[in-house]
Amino acid sequence: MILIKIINTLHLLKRLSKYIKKLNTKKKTTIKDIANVLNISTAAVSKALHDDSRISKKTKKAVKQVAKNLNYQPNHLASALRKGKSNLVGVIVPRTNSNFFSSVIENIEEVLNKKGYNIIITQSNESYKKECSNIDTLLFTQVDGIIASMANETIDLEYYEKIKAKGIPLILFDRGENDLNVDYIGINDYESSHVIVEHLVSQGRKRIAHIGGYKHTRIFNNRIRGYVDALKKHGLPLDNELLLESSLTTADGRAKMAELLKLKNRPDAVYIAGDYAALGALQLLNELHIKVPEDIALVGFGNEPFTAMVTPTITSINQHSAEIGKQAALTFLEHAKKEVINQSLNKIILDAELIVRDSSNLKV
Amino acid sequence: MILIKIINTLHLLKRLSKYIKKLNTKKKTTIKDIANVLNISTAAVSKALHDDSRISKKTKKAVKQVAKNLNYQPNHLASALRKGKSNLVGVIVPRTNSNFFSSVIENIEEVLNKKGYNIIITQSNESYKKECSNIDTLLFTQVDGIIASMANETIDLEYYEKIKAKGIPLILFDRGENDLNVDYIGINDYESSHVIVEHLVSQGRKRIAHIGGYKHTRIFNNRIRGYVDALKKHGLPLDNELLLESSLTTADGRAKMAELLKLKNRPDAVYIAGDYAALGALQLLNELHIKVPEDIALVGFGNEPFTAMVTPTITSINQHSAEIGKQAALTFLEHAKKEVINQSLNKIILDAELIVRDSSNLKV
DNA sequence: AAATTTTGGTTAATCGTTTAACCAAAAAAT
DNA sequence: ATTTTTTGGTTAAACGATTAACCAAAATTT
Repeated sequence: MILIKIINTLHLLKRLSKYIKKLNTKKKTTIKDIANVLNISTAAVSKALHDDSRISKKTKKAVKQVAKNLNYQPNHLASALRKGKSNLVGVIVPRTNSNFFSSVIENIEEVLNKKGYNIIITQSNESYKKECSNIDTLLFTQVDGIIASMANETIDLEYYEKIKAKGIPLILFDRGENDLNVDYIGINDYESSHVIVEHLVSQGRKRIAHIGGYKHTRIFNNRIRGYVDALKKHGLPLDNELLLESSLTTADGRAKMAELLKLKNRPDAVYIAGDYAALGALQLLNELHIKVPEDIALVGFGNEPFTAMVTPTITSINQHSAEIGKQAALTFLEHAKKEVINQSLNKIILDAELIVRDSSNLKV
Repeated sequence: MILIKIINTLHLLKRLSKYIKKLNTKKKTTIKDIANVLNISTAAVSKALHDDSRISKKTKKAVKQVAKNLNYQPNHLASALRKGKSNLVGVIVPRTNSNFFSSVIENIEEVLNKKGYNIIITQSNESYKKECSNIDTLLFTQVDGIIASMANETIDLEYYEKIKAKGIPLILFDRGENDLNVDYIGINDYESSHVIVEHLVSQGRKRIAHIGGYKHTRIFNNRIRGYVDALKKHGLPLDNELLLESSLTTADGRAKMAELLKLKNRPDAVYIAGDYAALGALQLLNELHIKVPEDIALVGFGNEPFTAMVTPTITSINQHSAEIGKQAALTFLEHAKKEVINQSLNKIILDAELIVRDSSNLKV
């Protein structure tokens, strides 16, 4: 009995060594190699590796042992081709070097990796053209789903419709579009504006300006609407001079602030729909020795880390990037579970949080 | 003649419409569908789509037309499986939300996309464990190559050897290891320290401290060596109290600066091997109303955008992220061209550039 | 002891593309 | 008019894993 075991082991060793030699020639190990070593079919190997009930424990153990020895790594392409899914999820963001997006991505990855998915990250750099090419790339790579935040430039939705037409789950976050009728995760922009205006009013401000994003982008439109309605609510008049549309870059924030300073009747507070633009505005104010918040109070949006680094620190809105990432990933997983993909407008709206800092806080 | 053409066209239309119906049922078009419509073999279709010389112009045109009408998109998995390459390149970075890494990535992507490659970005979050799992993931996804910058924690190189063993090109940038014997792209860290020390000496500083990164990481080790040698060169004594090792996070930068301030004989300049740590140090100095640069001059490393945003702005080293990304991508392409992968230590070292800002510049 | 069920596999087709090897018909060369 | 070359394809076998359908032997039931 023991002798047989030893002989068997020796036999196995011999076969193994032959294959290990092959390994060194750099050809990757396949289930066929494992099958050959053990003199069983590739089907048995495949089943053993997936713990199929129709394979004996002994065989499973042997298969796994040999797989380890031969340093076997499953060929993802082959199984993906056969199963019709790639276990890859595409992510499109305007850019990765903003803290908001990189945090969203990190959390998407964390949730999806646990479920065996990998993500492919692409950047649109706020360009519609680049975004289209990203979509093509992702579809070409046979991703199982796409999680995206739209570029500033994007107005035409044709390319996104293409994703839907392919029957691939599409989930939008932050920068979305109602018209696409797909899942969306974001914060309550309309409400955020209210919170900001309320805060400024409580600080005694009477002439509150708003440097907003492009009106055609929903989130920025909501922030503008919120601003307008909040003014009304607090009995403040709406002055069109005080409502500007911007690309929200640092440079444009500076430029739009300069415009506001040219007015005969300057604002005493400025709410800017993006932190980078708020930074530009602050830099100009600092250079001109206009006191913040005493002369003009400043509020940004996004809670980028630098808002806590500059002087004075900038009041901003925390967008709950981690939660947005998680929810986006979970929403995708919901779709992935279902056989039929039934896309519909299903919004998850998170409450935003105002982080009050020096740029708007008069320490009385 | 014309009649025949019309009849042919009608015939084609009929076949097409049948397939367009099939399209709506969401099954993806394959070359088989195109072959059926035109009554030719799939091989001919494949060749036509790749502009093979053995296919007539007429057929090529027809194939391309039908492909367009059926909204054909090649199945990347199938071709990758057959050709034994995925046209995917894996990128591993400590994190994406630093401007340096996101810029490197952007440039890698730009170069590789043009050559038909896509990239998969993964983050290690400075953790060795996460880095290993990232490598597994990428190998599993059958990437054609890996471009990586190592996590702070990484000392053991076993996992990277695994990549080499697989015969997949590995290119390191910024954070590399000589022992791995693979291509490396980075800046001249040793020389950068010299430039910094020289600058501080020219500003009249006599006691220059250095908050460095972990000594086991090559780049940080080089910066330390450069610092030590540059002091010697300028006839300044090396005081061990002034040389600290740090994780270079914002919090640790602050902590290490606090240590330096406790010294009986304080430094009059501090060179910090990372911008985030320099920021932490600056925040502490500002809070304690220690004047920068009058009392203590500060120099960071990396030229992160916020160095130009804070007060005072921080002098730093520009690492040429764009160029590093491009060179890394080009190096990969070199390997991809060759049949046999012959990895060897092949360094591309770029000259770094000192950006002088307020934190070290006494305007006399 | 014969019939049935369970165990532990095997066989062969399949996913969509590529490609080596082959071939018939047309064109060119001798 | 025959041979050679070129043109424009076709056939069939991969790539590696999965899975539906099948089956022999062993175990269990009747």
